[in-house]
Parts: sequence; C-alpha cells; structure tokens
Amino acid sequence: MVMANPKRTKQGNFYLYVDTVVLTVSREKSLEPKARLQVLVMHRPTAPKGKWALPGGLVADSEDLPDTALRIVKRETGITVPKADLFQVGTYGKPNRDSRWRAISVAYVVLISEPETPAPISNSDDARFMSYRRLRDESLLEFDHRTIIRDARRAARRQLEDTPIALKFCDSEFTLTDLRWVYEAFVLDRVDPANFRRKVEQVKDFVRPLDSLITFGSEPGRPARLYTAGKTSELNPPVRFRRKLRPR
Amino acid sequence: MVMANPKRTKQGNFYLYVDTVVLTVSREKSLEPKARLQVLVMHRPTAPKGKWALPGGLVADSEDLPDTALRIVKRETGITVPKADLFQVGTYGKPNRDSRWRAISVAYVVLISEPETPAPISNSDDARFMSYRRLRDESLLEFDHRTIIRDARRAARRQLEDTPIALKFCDSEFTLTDLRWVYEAFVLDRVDPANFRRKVEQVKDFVRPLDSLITFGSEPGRPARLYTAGKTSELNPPVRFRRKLRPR
DNA sequence: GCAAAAGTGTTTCAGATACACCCATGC
DNA sequence: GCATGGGTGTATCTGAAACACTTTTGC
Repeated sequence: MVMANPKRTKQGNFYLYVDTVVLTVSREKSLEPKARLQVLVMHRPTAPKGKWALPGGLVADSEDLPDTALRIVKRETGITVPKADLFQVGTYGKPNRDSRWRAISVAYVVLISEPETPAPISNSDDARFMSYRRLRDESLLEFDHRTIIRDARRAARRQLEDTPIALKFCDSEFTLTDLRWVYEAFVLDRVDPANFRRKVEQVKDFVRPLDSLITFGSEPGRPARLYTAGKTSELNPPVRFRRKLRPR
Repeated sequence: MVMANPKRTKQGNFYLYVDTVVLTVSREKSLEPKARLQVLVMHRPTAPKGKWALPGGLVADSEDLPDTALRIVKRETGITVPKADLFQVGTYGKPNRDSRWRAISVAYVVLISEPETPAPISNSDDARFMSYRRLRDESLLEFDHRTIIRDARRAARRQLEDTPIALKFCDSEFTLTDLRWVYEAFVLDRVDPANFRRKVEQVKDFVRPLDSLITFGSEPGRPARLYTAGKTSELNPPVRFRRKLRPR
C-alpha cells in the first residue's frame, strides 16, 4: 500500500548501505587464542593498494536489510552466509564518515565455520580473510570500518555468552574441545577444559552428546566424545568467564 | 567533497527515520519498581484516537543521527534532551513495518530526570509520558514501536550495569536511595539497601560523597548523605544483580 | 517513646577457578 | 612405556545475598 508522498523530495541526499562483518575462527592448531579470529575483507577496484574494506553495498527497494547483507557479501567476496545467523551491530551515520558522499551504514555480523575460498564476482578485485588482531591494530581498513569490526567483535562476544552462535563456527558434529577453541578466540585467553566442560553441559539443551560416538583422529591422546547442537536459542545459564584468580 | 554519482537514481524508494525512546523514572513514592518507568509518546494528527507513537522523523541532509533525534523530539513533544546522552538501540528496516511506505528507522534511547511537561510544537497533537508496563502489555503503539521500546529498555538496562547513565535520572545532588530507586525500576524488583550501598561505593569514581552534607527533608527516618556524580564513564566493577536466593 | 529510614557488620551460599588424578589412545 | 589430550572429582576462593543490629531523624 504505497501512497504518493509530497515529502518525497525532502530526502535523498545520502545512501543507505549495509556493511557486513563475516567472522571465522582459524583451526590452525598452533595459534594462540588472540590470533584465531579472522575477518572477511575485500578490495575495491578504486581503493589504494593495501587498503581494505568490509563488503558493503546499497539497500535495494523493498529488500530486507539482512537480504542486502547476504547479496552483497556473495557479490563482493563469493562467500555464502546464512540469513538466519546475521545479527545487527549498529548504524553508522556521521556525515563525513565517507569522503565521497554521505553514506549511512547498517552493520551486520555473521559467524561461519569452514569458509569457502573467497572469490569476488563484482565490485571488488580481491577478497580474503585477515587476522582480526592485525586489522584492529594497523590502519588497513577504509572509512570507519575499524570501528565497525571492534563493535562487531564486542557484539559477537555478547552473543556467545547468551546464545548458541558459537556452534556456527563448528561442524555439525564437534568435540567440546572444538567448542572451547571458539570461546577462547573471543575471550582471548585459554580456558580450563574441565571447567568449560561442566559449564557447557549444565546449559539446558545447548549441546547433546552423540551416543557413544568417538573421534578416531590423528591427534595424540584419548579420543573425544562427539556432540551435536541442541535446540535452545538462549543459553540458560549463560556461558560467562570471570577473570582469573591468582594460582593457589 | 560530494561528487556527482551515476548510481544516484538507484536508491530513493524509502525514507530514513530516527525514532527516539525518551525514558524517565517516576518519583511517586508509592510506586512499585515495575510501575516506575515512563516512556514519552506522542499522537500523530492522522492516527486513530488512542494510538500513540514514538517521536520520530526524517533525517535531514548532512545531519548527524543524534541531531535528528533531538530536533524531532523537541518538535513533536517539546522536550529537550541532551545530545551526549543518546545511545543507539538498533535499526528497524522490515519492508512492511510501516503500511504507508517503506520506512527504515534508526532508534535511539535517552534517559532524563525531571522532565518538563510535554507540549508538542508540530507534527503532533498530543504528547505525554506513559507507563512502560502499559505500553508493553497493551496495544497502544503504532507500527513496531512496541518492539522498539522493549529493545530500548533492554539496551538501557545493560547501560545501567556498565556505565553511569543511571545518574541521568537523578539530580546533581542525590542520595543513594534516589539512585537505588532508579536501578529498581530497571531490575523490576526491590534491591537490598545495604548491599546496594556497598556495591555502588566500590565502583571507582562512580559517585562521590559530598562533605558531610545531609538532606533535611520531610521524610521520616535518619537523613541521608548526599552524593554527586563521579567522573568515570565506565563502571568498574559493573553494577549487576543476581537473581534472589531463597530466604534463609 | 515509637516508627522509619540511613548506615554497619556478619553469616551464608552459589558459582567459578585451580588443580590433582585417572582414562584411552598413538607411537 | 611414555607422552598427550579427554574426562572426573574436589578444595578453595569470591562476590553477592540475607539479615541482624546500631544510628539518627520526625512526630
């Protein structure tokens, strides 16, 4: 039911974008917790060499914001992200955040496990996963995208505590060590395996042990039990970590 | 540095609004914690009787989003809100959230203490503070504004834990009971005065006792010490409340 | 004196950490 | 056997809740 609107000409001197922060956690065994988090970035053809940006583009008419996010991520990086897993970080609207014209961006974040190799289709001539740490500390991102990734990590960490999104980083069958690996990436520190196990298992319907299935992997040590995702959409109690105490 | 842009015509089939949730806490002594929170709403001249909306309006060219928020709140309700105290709740962009045309809204929330009496200037023919509880439970709000106020309360509650915004509800000199009154409004329950005192006082530079100044009020009981706001912008440790235990 | 709120002190408890110790596998 | 990670049991610590008790006012 769209009516003609006399005020139509009042607005129009800006663009509304959706920018998306695609996060993944590297499985490189040797990586410290702090170095595991990866962000998907792309290179705009007209940008200077070595300057990267989050995949982002204009909202189309009658397109829901999350639909914009996944359309643009696909176009600019080749990566497919599930719509249901997107959640909002915030909206960035300072008049001069883009020097070319007024751009207002709604930022989303999404967590994925095994990513395909990035392969841009258009509007982009390169795309790759880069270390969150590097992007945060060095000046490799255009616009205010460094602020956006910092806010995105914070938002994601909160979601890890209260929702089962950590499972998005895991395969459909996983060990508790796999899951701990993910939490450590966000906590930026090691977590005691014994305490982690108890903490996770007391959350109602967060994870389900698979009937006596065991991984036979190439790792040393006793094989771990496999789990699948439970059905809860809210972690109760939440999975929080206190600061360490001094060793006793 | 605004350039002509060939893609200009691609966008334009929607409006970008800012909607603002102005919260206050009633000082009516008799009110239970749950009934204290008030939301500023207004009546659009073309809306049905008894249907209210959050103050909201179009973003102007080159106008920062928080500036839009306070301009519109002033215009539609007569209330002045401080720009620095606004913080973002989220962006609502579902294609059919407004039946008239496509509207995308960035929502802000702001906490104020003693409000002036609402007095709309234009775009509105009535404005008032209404009970959060009623607005949440009954269907008095247009569009998805009921969702927005719920999200706003949640966002505000988080801010109460981690930042000193609770002080925005208080005067420049206040007692710890005044401050507790505010927290109770968000926790939706009574809080033990003794424990509250300790919790607040151990936060670094959150509140400062005023040199032996004492309220001589009309209240019964021992007069309370006055405090002023400290300088911290982050509550460390945060002011959290656990669920109650069973009485011993 | 009595009621009521401010403010202090103390016990108790839930939840989390630290860590010792046993288990199951690869080499 | 031995190294290594999986998994269990448990002492200890910490922050917070509960609540008894003292102080200071109004009436």
